[in-house]
Amino acid sequence: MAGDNRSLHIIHCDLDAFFAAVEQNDNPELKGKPVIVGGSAGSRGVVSTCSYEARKFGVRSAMPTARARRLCPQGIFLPVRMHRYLEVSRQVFAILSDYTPLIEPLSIDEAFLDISGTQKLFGSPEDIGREIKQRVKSELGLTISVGISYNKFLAKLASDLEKPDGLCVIPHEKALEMLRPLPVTKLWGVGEKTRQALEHLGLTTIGDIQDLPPGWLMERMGPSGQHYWELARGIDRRQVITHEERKSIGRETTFPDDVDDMLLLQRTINAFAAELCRKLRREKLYCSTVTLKLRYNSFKTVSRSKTIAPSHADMVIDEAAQELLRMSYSGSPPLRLIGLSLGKLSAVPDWEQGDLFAETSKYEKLDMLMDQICQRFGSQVIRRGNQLNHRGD
DNA sequence: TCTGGGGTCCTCCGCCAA
DNA sequence: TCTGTTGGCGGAGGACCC
Repeated sequence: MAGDNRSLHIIHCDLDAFFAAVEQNDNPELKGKPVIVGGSAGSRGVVSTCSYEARKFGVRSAMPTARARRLCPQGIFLPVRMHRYLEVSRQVFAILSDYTPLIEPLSIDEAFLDISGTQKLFGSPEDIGREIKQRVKSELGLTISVGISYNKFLAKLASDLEKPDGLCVIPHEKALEMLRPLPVTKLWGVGEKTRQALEHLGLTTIGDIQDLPPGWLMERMGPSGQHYWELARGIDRRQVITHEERKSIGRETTFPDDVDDMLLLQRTINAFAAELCRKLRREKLYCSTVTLKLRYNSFKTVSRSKTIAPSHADMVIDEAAQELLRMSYSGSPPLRLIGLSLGKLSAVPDWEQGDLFAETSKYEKLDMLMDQICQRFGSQVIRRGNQLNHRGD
């Protein structure tokens, strides 16, 4: 059984402080300095990534930018340049793909590799790890941490243990011993809430969980308890999955100042619907659920969703979203965030179901024509009438 | 301290039909 | 016809990840 394969065949690669490292590469004057990439200081953003120099001041990912600025006033705050990071990410993945076709991207800056059967070509797992690190450094000027083990959880844990620029191996015979002293938050899926729940049961380290009899944690926490117990004992049966279907797409924004202007909210939703539908059409996908997300100035967040006949037509999605907005928000209290997401994606619409698809096809030609114009001349040259503002632009 | 954006997955609840 | 059970589904919310 593949899940019982105890050979070191999984590599986890994780680029160190990726966004900040790209900025330092593109502008060598930033090297050795505290670079903080994220929402601009003073606004409501948070830190996306920061260089190791900034981490010395206590700056961390997901920290509000305003706090980062207080901790590190000399920090160099830069906006996120996602298109550039994507470009570099593609180059890194091109290097990884030289060693195995079995690559599972986890995010823009990390991936799992299954190197089963490639070792005759490239040497031991450590040889492969070292070569990847050396090539990423020499060809792209970036450091990457590599973890090697016999399953995904342990390979990911290994890459984290010796960051930055690490190369760490967790063999089967050492796994339990290496896991034992670590805090429970090192288990995949254990965040702050679960940590508290585990602490309530007297469990603070992975070793505490290892010592429990099988079934004890499941009785108290359900199936996820069993999952944590297995991870604590180094058991993870998940395979490296090279391609996963997208399940939803979404777009959301936090306003610089809280908003209660219905017209502005309607326009924002309308623009999101157009943008998301363009993506769906580009990927030849249809959606069946439309979800509106509202976050009030108190930070309380609500979502309202609606099932529709499969569609990727601007008019259909916008209409559903506007209806959700009308039903769930009357203008107070003010909103700090609004978002729209489209779920239950399918490649082929169910032609037999519902009359609404007739509506979709009616609008489809117009949408596709607009897509072509946008692609050729830019997204600003053509808009629907309901996307125009009062000033008539 | 004052909390982004883009996702996935899970749980719970109510409704409905068999 | 009424009642109870069960399972599927939609909707909402929350935890978690990078």
